[in-house]
Amino acid sequence: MVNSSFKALSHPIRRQIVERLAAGPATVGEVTGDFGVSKPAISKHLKVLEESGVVTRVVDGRTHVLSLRTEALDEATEWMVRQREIWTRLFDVVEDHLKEESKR
Amino acid sequence: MVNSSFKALSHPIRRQIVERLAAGPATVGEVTGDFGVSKPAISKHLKVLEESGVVTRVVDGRTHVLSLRTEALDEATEWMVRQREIWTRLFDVVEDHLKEESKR
DNA sequence: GCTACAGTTAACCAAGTGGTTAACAGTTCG
DNA sequence: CGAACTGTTAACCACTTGGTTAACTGTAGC
Repeated sequence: MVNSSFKALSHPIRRQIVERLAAGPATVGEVTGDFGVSKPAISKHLKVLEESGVVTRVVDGRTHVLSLRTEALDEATEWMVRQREIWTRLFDVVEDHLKEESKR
Repeated sequence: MVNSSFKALSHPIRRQIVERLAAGPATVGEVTGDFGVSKPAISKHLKVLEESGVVTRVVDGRTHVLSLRTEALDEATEWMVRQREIWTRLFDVVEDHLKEESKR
């Protein structure tokens, strides 16, 4: 959903996790990195990312391997691109209108 | 900033306001519409959108005219497109690798 | 079997968010 | 001037968020 993806991406740590995963799948320990934050905190962030569909998880033995689900990012991107298009179209129309106006 | 734009867009009412503004500038009363929410609530949402740079405001007499600042949306869009590109590039590499593997 | 390791769950807390109503500030207009 | 209108600010409240530490679950490996 557009709704939850934006929410998921609204926290800097979660965006950094996404950034890490954009470079390839990683375990929880690997994405934990050095945010200066405890393991349970990361665990919660991952839950948010997973529930919003931005990240998927495959349990492998005692490690969990995380991957990015680009489709979720795509939905959010599409929403923004669409808004931007509507707006710039209008902007062009207004600009044209102003040009016509100044001719007279 | 990427930071605050995502946060600003993380609330459904604020996204609907953006959607309304993508169809052209509007006064506070016009964007208030029928969200089933009070005027002060909208006022707060507008403040968030304005502070994050997504929306600008021009006071005209007793009405305030709101406009979309597409640049803010662009920044956020670019971030997501970038992550998506990194990821799909990796995905292709992995796929190629698997193909090579299966040949043998 | 026992210890170390990877990670989650539970219980708690401070701060932030999103909403309310009531009061206010400035503008328009008869 | 005074009433109506547009919008914000103030004070308050319930709920969520993001963090903590401590305890737990399950896997690996000696």
